[in-house]
Amino acid sequence: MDLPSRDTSSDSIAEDIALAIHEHRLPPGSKLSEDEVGEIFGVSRTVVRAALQRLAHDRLVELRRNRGAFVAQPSLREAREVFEARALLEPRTARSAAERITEADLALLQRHIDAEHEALAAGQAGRALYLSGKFHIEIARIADQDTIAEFITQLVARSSLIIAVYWQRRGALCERHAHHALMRALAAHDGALAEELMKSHLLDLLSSLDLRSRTAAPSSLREALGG
Amino acid sequence: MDLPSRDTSSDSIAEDIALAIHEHRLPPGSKLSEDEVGEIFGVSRTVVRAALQRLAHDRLVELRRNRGAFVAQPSLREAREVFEARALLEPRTARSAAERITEADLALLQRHIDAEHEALAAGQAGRALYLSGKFHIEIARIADQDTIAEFITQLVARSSLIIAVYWQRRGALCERHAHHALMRALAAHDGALAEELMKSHLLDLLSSLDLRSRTAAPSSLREALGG
DNA sequence: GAACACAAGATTGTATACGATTTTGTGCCG
DNA sequence: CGGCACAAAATCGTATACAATCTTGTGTTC
Repeated sequence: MDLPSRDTSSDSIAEDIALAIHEHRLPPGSKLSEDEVGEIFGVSRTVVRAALQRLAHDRLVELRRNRGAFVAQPSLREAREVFEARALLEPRTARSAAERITEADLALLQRHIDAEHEALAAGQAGRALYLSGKFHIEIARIADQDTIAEFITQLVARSSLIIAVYWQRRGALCERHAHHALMRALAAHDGALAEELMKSHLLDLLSSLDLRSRTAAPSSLREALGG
Repeated sequence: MDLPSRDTSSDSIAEDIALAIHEHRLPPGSKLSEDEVGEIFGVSRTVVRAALQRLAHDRLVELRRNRGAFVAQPSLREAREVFEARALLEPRTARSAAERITEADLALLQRHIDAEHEALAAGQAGRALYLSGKFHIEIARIADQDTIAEFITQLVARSSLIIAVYWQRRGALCERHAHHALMRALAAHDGALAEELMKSHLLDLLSSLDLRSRTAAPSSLREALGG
């Protein structure tokens, strides 16, 4: 049933939780009780704690001493900073990717985009968002930069949380064209264009968020009273 | 004996070990037995494991299943990638810092440089290296970019490991002039110059490493047989 | 009726115990 | 004498138990 040589169970659980957060099945602020999580996955609190600590290190969950673990609620400042970090890392990485990309890579990227469209068509917005993030990570992998890819992985996951908190419903699928145009630039080995497209794509993403006001960190209390 | 309201003990232990690695008191490849570390710090393996997992996440130690924790030995590839990541993050961050820096920040940076020189004069090369890294992190803090500062913190720590493995003894203190020149650019609020200086400083650092040959990852075996 | 004090409940922090896996030492066999 | 097999030791992986801390409910007092 399991894959042949799986990582430690805590890694597996951390990934499961991270995926749920990424796909917005676990909204920001959700409590992750150690007992509860342990019961769900059939393991003891020891391994759950390891998983939660890893997620806390990635800033996906917040650990409050003697209070428990909660899905993180990125602050306005953090939201800005995450996209500023991405703006430093991703455009130049896209340029490198364009210079190194192979036919196999292009095919893989195309499958990614197709899967994203399918998920969107099936109404699985969360999954589409997850795949959209994977697209960015894949570019870093194509650029053959594991270290940067890891940072981007982390930033993409945090971006997903930021979107969960600050997304202002409006034109939703500017994504489609952006990713498609980016892929064409990559296919043409046009590094300069790829860099420029990635840069503006990230700016578009940022500007589609509602980063005004909301003075304090949106506590779950605020969410509850908002309705 | 303890500080008033310390973090969890595992955080404190992780920092202690990270500092030891940073200052080259713990060479790459060192084994970090859970029992041994626990005895040294007077805690159980539970908290030691948490500390080691955090360090593993930062890539300072490598966790091998059923084998134990070892101080990481960065590969050639990782060495290159770390400095490429720094090259993407730090120059632009230095520019931002130059635009925002205050008198208080400048005084703090000056104290950093002074402490670095003192350590060097006192023959504490490891401590000087640590302070030199702090200088880079401080610049990110001045740029008011916590998220990027965190990444740089991680990259600086890994750089310290890389230096431990790949440093070729030669002119050692190009650092002094580089950091001083950088500080002058910051003081003059000359963002473009600061960016350029940081860029070439990182290139200098990289070129002072011996990244040739050593085909495989340098196992501790090789070290042992080298003498 | 409101505010405070205290106690019961729940949840996390840490230690210890046991099982699984790897390493290493020893002895037999070719 | 070299190589393999097996057993003992060491070390990590996980579960469980207890202590510390926080939350929350209740009763008393003003």
